[in-house]
Amino acid sequence: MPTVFTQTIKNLIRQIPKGKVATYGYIAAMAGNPRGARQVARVLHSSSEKDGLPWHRIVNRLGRISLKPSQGYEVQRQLLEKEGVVFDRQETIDLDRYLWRPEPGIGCDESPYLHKL
DNA sequence: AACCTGACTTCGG
DNA sequence: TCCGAAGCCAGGT
Repeated sequence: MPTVFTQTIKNLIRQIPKGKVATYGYIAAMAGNPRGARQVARVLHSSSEKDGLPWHRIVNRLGRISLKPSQGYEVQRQLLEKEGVVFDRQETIDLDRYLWRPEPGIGCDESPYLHKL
């Protein structure tokens, strides 16, 4: 049976609204483990299709797609653009603008990592 | 069953 | 500020 951490990751990803994105570390931190970014990636790779997760809304901390061209990069980019997410000429997404924030303003965060963003 | 690997990030020197 | 090393953990070999 998967760990709670893994399940929480799935739940969080499912909550990302259309037109917004989240980073691996951000999801990991909210799931309770700031250094569990890799597990987020693993979850997506293994059960994104199975559980119908919006895998394309996850990018790395720089706001760039981690997939390599011809490895899914194009697909992810197109899915995001279709939702209104804009890439600049460096193939980067402006996180200040598109990063998903569960509770903008109030309550704030549970980890220093989230505070930084 | 042990070992390797990875859609990543953070930490310490 | 820059770079190597560690952390995390499930799935594949």
